[in-house]
Amino acid sequence: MPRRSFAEFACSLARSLDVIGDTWTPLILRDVFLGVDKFNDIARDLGVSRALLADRLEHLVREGVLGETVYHQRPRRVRYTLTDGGRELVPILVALTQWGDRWRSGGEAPLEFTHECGASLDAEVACGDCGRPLVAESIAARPGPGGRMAPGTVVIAERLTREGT
Amino acid sequence: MPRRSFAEFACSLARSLDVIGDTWTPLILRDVFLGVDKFNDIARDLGVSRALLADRLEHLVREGVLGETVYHQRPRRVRYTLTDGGRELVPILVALTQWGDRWRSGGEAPLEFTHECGASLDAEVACGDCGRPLVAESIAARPGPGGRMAPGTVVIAERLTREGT
DNA sequence: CCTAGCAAGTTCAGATAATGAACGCAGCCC
DNA sequence: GGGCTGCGTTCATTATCTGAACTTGCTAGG
Repeated sequence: MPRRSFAEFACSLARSLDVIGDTWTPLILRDVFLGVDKFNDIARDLGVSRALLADRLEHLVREGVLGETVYHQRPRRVRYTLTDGGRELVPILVALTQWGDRWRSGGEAPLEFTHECGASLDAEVACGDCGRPLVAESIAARPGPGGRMAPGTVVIAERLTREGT
Repeated sequence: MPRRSFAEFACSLARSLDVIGDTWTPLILRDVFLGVDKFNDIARDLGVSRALLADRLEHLVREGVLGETVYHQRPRRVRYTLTDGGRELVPILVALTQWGDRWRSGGEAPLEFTHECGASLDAEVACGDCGRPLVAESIAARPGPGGRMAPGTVVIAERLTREGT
């Protein structure tokens, strides 16, 4: 649970960060994706405090990123699963992992991924339209339909609006 | 600064999160990318506490994600810029923003991006080899050259090794 | 029946980090 | 000189994280 809610921010990045914007949450999601989906297993895998894990799992379920599969009633025992929304986060987490491979692990990947096409996976963010890999220089921003002046984008909104006129 | 350093984790995701794994850092990087690159501007834009911002900026510079361009000596005044490593994070942040557009903002993007190809940008994570968009189901994991048994991947390492044999 | 063990939390005291407001400080503008 | 700008720093308060122990409901073994 982030220290502050970004719900009122007119910014989808902030809203995403409300869900996965902390140190442990992405690791929890990765674990669930890799099949480490039970409370004790995740706690042991990550070495995270149980209180925090319980808190985060509840948050992720409430936010619709994780779902629960009951495998034992009374006492209720649950496997955590990725929802559709959660599954859409996986490629982003893989891309972030590979950024870490390149810039933090000296190119030596602790974990390698393979794609169903058979290749050792190199995840890249591409333009859905022209298909070319995205680089920062090729991207521009402008206010969208959901945009408005609100905390989190005060200065940005000013500038983009000014530039647009 | 996360509550705990993940440096000893044999996991590039954890190492990435050591750099950008908190609530404010990705927003700071987005601001710098969008040209909001001075201390006061970022502080005002995000409404973040100045102590935290100073801390994070220093951290990001130390980690090589941001650089400084001195625009005034004595007193030293600086614009923050993205390094090569930092620029490679931008597409990932855009992808995360658009995940938020889809799942948190009801499809109404507060901020829209355009690609140099002319299209309204739809950032997707694709396989660098076959070019198809990545979905969670098409990805498998196996231990890589940098892998070892260490905190953060205890259970995962066990399982992947067992499966591999 | 008794004891041990397991899985998934919960509780709690102490440590750490975040917040918001005020302060410092160097130079610039008039 | 006096006020302003820009970038921090300091500080008290509040919120969050940690690690260890505890709880609860059930199952397995003897």
